[in-house]
Amino acid sequence: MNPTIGYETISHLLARQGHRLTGPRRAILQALSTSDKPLTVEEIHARVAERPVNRVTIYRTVHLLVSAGLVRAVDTAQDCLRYELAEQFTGHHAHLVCQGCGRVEELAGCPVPNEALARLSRRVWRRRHFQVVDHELRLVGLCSACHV
Amino acid sequence: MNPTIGYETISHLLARQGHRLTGPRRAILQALSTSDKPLTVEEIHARVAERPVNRVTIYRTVHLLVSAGLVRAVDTAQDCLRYELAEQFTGHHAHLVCQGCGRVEELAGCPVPNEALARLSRRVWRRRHFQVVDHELRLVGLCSACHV
DNA sequence: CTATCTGCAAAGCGTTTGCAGGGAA
DNA sequence: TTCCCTGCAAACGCTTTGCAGATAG
Repeated sequence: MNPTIGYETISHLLARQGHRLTGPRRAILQALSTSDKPLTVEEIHARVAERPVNRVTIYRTVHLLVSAGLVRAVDTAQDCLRYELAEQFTGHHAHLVCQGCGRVEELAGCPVPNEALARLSRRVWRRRHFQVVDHELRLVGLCSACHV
Repeated sequence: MNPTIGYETISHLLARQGHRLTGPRRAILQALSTSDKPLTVEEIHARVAERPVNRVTIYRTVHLLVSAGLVRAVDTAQDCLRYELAEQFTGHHAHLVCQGCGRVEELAGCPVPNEALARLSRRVWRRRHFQVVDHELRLVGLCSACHV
């Protein structure tokens, strides 16, 4: 969490794909990199309020970053999607999702053993020709505020 | 998958909460219970086409069933939610989500060891006062159709 | 008979698109 | 100087809500 991002690296990653590192994009990446939880477009908008960025630009930017592999979309059965830096920057982690308020937090560590996952992936490939490339674990429950 | 649902049981479960088992609700439950994957509202609508049910009624019904604990919402970073019978009817399972077409399939079996999960849950409770009540595992990848 | 449920129409809201001006390389 | 990017306005599509008639228990 809270990884220090090298803008140079990201700039190169974007440039390599024919994209530019602009002010709004820098600000959006900054917002995502300093958050300890996935953010909605609305939350990103609030965090770049100092130099406002149009919501449309935020939508377009997160899409760009997702397809560039720098950002990942996290869906949480809420009304809107959330975005976080790709695991290459944050490391592999699970999510805590509160049933009460919808709050989403990161959780370092994953209880899925690599070996068991590999075995399951092989089985899925053999039986269904589905190629597993990633996995996401979500722990659903009640956060401290929503807990009785 | 494809569990045989006792409508009597479901009727009682609904009645206990002051709800009624009507034709549309029966049809929607039938659609969900005979599917081997979570369905969108649109897909449910198509599967009850014999005796059409208004989309609004489907939305209201799945909400009712979710809050009654009979159905679970599955979010897949797609444009809309999917619904499946609660695990009390289908058993615990993971999901295969195709990055290419968004297709979602059920996968019996879960590579998360109970003990590791319990340990992690205790840790999360101690450190963050987040009470874990459920977990969802998603294997993301490419289905046979989208695979190169 | 009464409270619940359904369908229709319309509104709500997150997200996407078209287009013209502005900015990075 | 050339694309690419941004903002504005409007469209889009999924979902929700208000209301009156229909129905389960």
